[in-house]
Amino acid sequence: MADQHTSAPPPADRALPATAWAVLGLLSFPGERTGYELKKWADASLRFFYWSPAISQIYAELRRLESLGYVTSRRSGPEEPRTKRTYAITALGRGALADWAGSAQDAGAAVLKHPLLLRVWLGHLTSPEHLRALVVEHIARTKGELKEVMDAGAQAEGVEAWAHPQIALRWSERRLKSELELAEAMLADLDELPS
Amino acid sequence: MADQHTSAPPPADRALPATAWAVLGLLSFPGERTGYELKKWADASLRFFYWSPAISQIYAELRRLESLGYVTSRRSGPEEPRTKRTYAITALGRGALADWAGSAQDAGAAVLKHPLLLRVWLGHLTSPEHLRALVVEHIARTKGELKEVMDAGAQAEGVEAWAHPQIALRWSERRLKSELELAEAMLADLDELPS
DNA sequence: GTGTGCATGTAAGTGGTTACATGATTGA
DNA sequence: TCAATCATGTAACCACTTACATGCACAC
Repeated sequence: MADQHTSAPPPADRALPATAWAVLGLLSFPGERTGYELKKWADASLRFFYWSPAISQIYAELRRLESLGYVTSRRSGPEEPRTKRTYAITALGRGALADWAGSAQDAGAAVLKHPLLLRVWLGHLTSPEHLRALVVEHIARTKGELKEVMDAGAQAEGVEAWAHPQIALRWSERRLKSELELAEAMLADLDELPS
Repeated sequence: MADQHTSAPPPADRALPATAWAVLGLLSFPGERTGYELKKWADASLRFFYWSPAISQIYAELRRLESLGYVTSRRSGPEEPRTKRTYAITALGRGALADWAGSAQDAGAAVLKHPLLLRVWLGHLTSPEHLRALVVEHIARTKGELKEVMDAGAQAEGVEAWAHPQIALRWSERRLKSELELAEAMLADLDELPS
């Protein structure tokens, strides 16, 4: 436990959580942006295949990233009047992110937490009508999300820097369409259940 | 802060997390089981559409559930020699679980955390070959999971108490099949990318 | 007699959320 | 002038994981 206070922290003592890389990734596309903008971005795209951290989490992540030298920030530029802080990725950050992206030979298992399925799984405790209603509600929500994804995809159209994000969005679009089919099939299964 | 030690705690001061209901749900099917068995169960079914808590978490959840009177436990029955603790759901617990299952008119949005998609999204930072390899790896893993789901589904076959869990497994099976298609389609998209 | 599975639990720590607090800017 | 949006941040809390510790039973 000697030397508790090193002025320059060792490059990376502990591995960063995926969230940190996701936030840094958001900054790896051309342009600078504020934490607030990052949150909206995450809501509009990341969310569909990874998840959107709380805004407070994004700010915390940005501070950590800055302390590692992976991003820099500047307060309210000459033109802009507001008290806002704009972040940009550094060369070091880009390098670290590229290392992370290229390192693993296995991205890791996907985590799915589907509350609707949890209810269906416990279906013996409630009425068939209620279960049906939940599935129907889920279908409606999914249709809404599908619309959002398609809008996001349209915005990325043609911009070459967005090529990969667009593939992710296309995947999400197909995924949501399949989610609808899955829900319909489950509705049919539910109907075939003996009362 | 008067009366810190009420012998019978008020039914539920704070809402329980979904995990608690999932664990209680595991006990809502006929039979008693140990924490260890619960974990294996969760790994074999819950995991495919919700997720499997760490074993230590399951033990913690069981203690909480017991303190609420939702489950009871007994140590090593007359026959069984080992130091194990077997849990069973109580009428109170079953009631609370049924309330939870029947209460919401909306199960809540599904959360998907797909590390592979995160890498693809950041594809501009790595090589097309590496990206392809990750997708291929994911396909292999998914095939393995599909096999597991089908095995689990086969075990539930015909048992009437498992009707709903089986629907959840059937959903999972279809979902994994669609996951494979999605991955293949993404592979095709990746190939069409200009270098 | 040794490793694997069964079985339970503690301690420490991280990741993340919600609620709260603050204030400037924009447009109806 | 009032509400919504932009913008940042703190504090408290909780959910959950990892690592560790322990020990029995059984098969090879």
